[in-house]
Amino acid sequence: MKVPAHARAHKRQELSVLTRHLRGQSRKITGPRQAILEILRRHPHPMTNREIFAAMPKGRCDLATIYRAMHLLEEMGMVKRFDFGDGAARFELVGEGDDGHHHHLICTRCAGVVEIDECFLREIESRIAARNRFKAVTHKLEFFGICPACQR
Amino acid sequence: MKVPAHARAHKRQELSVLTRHLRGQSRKITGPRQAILEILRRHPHPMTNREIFAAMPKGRCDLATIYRAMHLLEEMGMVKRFDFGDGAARFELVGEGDDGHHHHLICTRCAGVVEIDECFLREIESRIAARNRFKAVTHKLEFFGICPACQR
DNA sequence: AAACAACTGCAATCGGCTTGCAATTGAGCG
DNA sequence: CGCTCAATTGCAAGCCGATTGCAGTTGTTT
Repeated sequence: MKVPAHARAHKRQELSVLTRHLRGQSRKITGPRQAILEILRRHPHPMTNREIFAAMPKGRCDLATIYRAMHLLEEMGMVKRFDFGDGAARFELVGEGDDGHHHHLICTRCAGVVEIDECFLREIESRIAARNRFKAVTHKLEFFGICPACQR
Repeated sequence: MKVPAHARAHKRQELSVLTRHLRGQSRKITGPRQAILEILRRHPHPMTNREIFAAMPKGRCDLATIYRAMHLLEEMGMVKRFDFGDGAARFELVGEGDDGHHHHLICTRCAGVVEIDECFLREIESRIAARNRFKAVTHKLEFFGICPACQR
């Protein structure tokens, strides 16, 4: 499964970005937070907190710390939360200037993930907003299917 | 928030449908199952198991029974599962001949639900399937926003 | 009416996630 | 550089949706 464009493009200076953003809010640049970003940077697809925890050099930090860090990073817009419907949140690094909005195609057999870079719903979104007089309409969309390997 | 077309159209003879379907699999037509369908029929929007439980005449059955029943009804295609991203599954009755596929517009303030009858993604779905050589591609899509009432 | 599989209630349990609290640590400052 | 204090962390307890093992109950079939 290929690495998507947005992964290639943006994932360089998370640390400096982190530093800048955190400093601006009098928050601290800590080991766990750096480690999490480092792990996410190396990983092409959304990860659960548990996966991040497992990827961390031998219990370098507590699982609760990861949960807390992900909330923080999400608030700061450095990370995007995805929901694959299996009850565990997944997170992906967001490149600078990118809003991180995209979708996934998930194999229901092996749980492999393909990123779908385009989003086709922007226009439909505003149509729906107008028609129902809603404001600030967003959407969550994921595709599911059976990947080539699992078809055999 | 209006009652959507598919709700008006199909929710009549669930009991006979239930009977037929269950008989075909040597399963039983029990009080709890009838009660659940009755409740879903009266309710225009997807319900959580807890809500179904609460709507049931004074602890008429156990919560675990509802969880089990919903799995069964889902397998039988009589009920459709939705995920609004708040960690609780929701279920909606599926009309006969209908596959129950549609989407929702959910208010992030008051949790009100509007059904979106159309689905715009069938074509995109097959494009994505072809492009990635996936089979049996489906999708989950929900819209979120702020409803008229909550905007004031 | 009997017989048996399906079903239910109950209680224990699981997994994701959150939280209170005491101990630790990073950042600004003298 | 070392001090100070708020931010952060680890730990353990706990919450909530959901699942499960088991013993007792019930629907269906004959």
